[in-house]
Amino acid sequence: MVNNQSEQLDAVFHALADPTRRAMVARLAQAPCGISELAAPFAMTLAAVSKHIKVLEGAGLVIRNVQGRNHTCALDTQPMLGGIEWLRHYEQFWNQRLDALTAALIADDAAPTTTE
Amino acid sequence: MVNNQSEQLDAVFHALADPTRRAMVARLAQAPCGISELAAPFAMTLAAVSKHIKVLEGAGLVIRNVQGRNHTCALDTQPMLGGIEWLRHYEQFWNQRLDALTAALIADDAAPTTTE
DNA sequence: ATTATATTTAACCAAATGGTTGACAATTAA
DNA sequence: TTAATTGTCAACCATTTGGTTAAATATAAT
Repeated sequence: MVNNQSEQLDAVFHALADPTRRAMVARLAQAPCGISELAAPFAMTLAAVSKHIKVLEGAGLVIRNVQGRNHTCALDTQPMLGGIEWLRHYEQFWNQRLDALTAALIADDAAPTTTE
Repeated sequence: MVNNQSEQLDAVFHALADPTRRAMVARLAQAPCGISELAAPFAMTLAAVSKHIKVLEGAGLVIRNVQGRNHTCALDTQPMLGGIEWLRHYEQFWNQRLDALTAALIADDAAPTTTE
């Protein structure tokens, strides 16, 4: 499991940086389900799926409930809060600072240089 | 550069899954700055910093303006929008579905099993 | 012209990632 | 008990990652 705040962000962002895992999260957002069901849409072995699930679990995004030989996975979105919060901090940014301080830079980059 | 929507998410989430790069983004949110200045806080070589910046650039989060031998980096938060949007989709989730469908599962996991 | 500054590139390295196969473990069904 | 089902684990493999050092590039200063 993850220790501090930063590692939590590392883990969550890393977990979500993979399309397979994002698809799994999307699937689990509809309803909890078993491993095989979760694996079904993907053209990879169960072993590979198993690893993906463990990455999600490691980030705290998936909670597993073992009952007999069936593992049920459920989404826990709480760890995403940190990610949202981090990102949201910059959401206001592009309404303010970017335009003010950076627009010139970006334009500069595209425009022909005057002093060449 | 990144092609489709999914790869864009891959790139942004991956870029932000590293504490050094997040710190760089935070630094650039205050004001654009040069490579050396951006590198200063980190105990790593300029070459390593250069790679980090390229990852950020690849995700579209940093725009570089080369002027002579000085490279100025500026933050572009726009690519984060996709990430925010994706995450936000699940923000409403934990107010609804999680509690309803999953709470039992999670509790189940923590509680002692009755049929053992 | 020479030297100093700013930055990238190439080559390398160890560790992590994302996948495979094959064997194992645990549970359920015949 | 034997066989099928569900899923993990270990070993392996190629690629990527995050770092290094050393060399190269480009510009600016002397």
